[in-house]
Amino acid sequence: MMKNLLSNIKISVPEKIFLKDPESSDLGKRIIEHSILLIDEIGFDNFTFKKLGAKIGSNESSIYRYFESKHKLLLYLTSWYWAWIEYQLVFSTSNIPNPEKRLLKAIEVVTQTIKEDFDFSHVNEVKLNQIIINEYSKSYLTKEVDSENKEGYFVVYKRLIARLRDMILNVNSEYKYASSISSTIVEGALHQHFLKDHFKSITDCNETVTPTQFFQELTINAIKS
Amino acid sequence: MMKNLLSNIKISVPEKIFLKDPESSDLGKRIIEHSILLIDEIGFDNFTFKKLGAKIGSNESSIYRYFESKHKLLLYLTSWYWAWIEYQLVFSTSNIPNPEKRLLKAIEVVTQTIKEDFDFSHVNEVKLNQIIINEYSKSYLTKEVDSENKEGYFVVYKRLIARLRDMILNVNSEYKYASSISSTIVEGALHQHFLKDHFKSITDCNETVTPTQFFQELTINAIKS
DNA sequence: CAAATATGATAGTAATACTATTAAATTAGC
DNA sequence: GCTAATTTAATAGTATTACTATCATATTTG
Repeated sequence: MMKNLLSNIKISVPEKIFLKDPESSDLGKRIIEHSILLIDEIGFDNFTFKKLGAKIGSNESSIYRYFESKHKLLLYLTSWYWAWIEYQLVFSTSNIPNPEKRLLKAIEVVTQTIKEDFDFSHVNEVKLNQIIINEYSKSYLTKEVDSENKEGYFVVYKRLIARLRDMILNVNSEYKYASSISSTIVEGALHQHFLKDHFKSITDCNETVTPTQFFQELTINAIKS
Repeated sequence: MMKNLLSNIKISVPEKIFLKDPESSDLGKRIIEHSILLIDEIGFDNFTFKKLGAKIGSNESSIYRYFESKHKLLLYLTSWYWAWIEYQLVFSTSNIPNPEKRLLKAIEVVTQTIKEDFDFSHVNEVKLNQIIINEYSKSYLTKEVDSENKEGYFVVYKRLIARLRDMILNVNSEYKYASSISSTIVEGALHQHFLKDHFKSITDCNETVTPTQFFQELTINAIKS
């Protein structure tokens, strides 16, 4: 099943994001593992390498050998997450020949909450998903977006949106807003998840109604009209 | 016209956000005016009260008498912005009897870029709109959201979303996701504006295609199916 | 004109986000 | 198994941030 299969592939993150590949050492893996736990616990704004060092019984300066800043670490975690989602997207849609069913499956993959810890080595996917919901915007809402974008720090995310767009165009190649609806689905789903946890009055999503249902219906109605 | 009319009303912001009403003094107005210019220029992350003090020839400690933190100042600016948009929403839709036309107008108001400086006293609306696009998420993506929400710091935004939702229900009272689509339109429009400026490849919006068109079509198709 | 209030100037604090240096531990090649 | 290379740890230091506190000086108000 998925769980075992995923344990054997390596998620790849743009190399420029890190100084030294955290997958290449024990300390690196502990940095990833515990940064996810700590950011989820105290939030990215309150997160520091010093606190992380204390948690893993290591030194602040050692962490700086892997990532030049906490911002770069966030870029690493988010790239990892989107690459993981991309893998699931490709894998779970590859055997669906019907374009519309494939698209619905794709929307499900990009909009669902992660409830099960896939136990993908040292990464807690449930908590990483929470981090994406709460912190992802902060990775690109900076004055440095354009230069970082040129460096390729957002390729994984953009590639995921492009894959979803292509599946939309496969259902209706005439639809004029395939890119916009694709980016709206991915970003919008994160937002709806946030709203159901903090601003319940402005969302219809709750324990029974999911962002997946909302975006599936929305997309089908949009592209089939 | 709008420009003159707006100059005579006062936009009201939840009182708990500030320590002292910036509208009540000359220094207060200069804080608002120049914080907008400075945040737009260097970004919220690099913005400090010390830098603002230097810009307005005033003292850091004086600014702290108005806002207890730069986060509170951001909450003030965003609440002001949404209250201003809400005013425009109510005003520009009040004389449209047809529910669908009214909704389309409403979507236009909440999704358009502000191109003209309305010269609303000391507030530069064009730059404030850019700040909302680039920084709004940071105002609620914090560990303190729930307590700040209880304090009423986000009422204006939620009220705006609720107004839009009601206009949607007025077109089709059976539509199941009125709140979710309403919040998706407002948040999604900001996101599309951001994408067209920084990640062009994952949006269809550009100089000729607007987020307004995209969301108008999307909404009509969603609720009329 | 006195009292109240607002603003300015200065100083200080704990924390942040790093950099630099040196020492100790670990690993790799032979 | 030893040496060299690499990795990690420890310590110190810097500039900046996000404030608080105090006191002096303007400015406004009754």
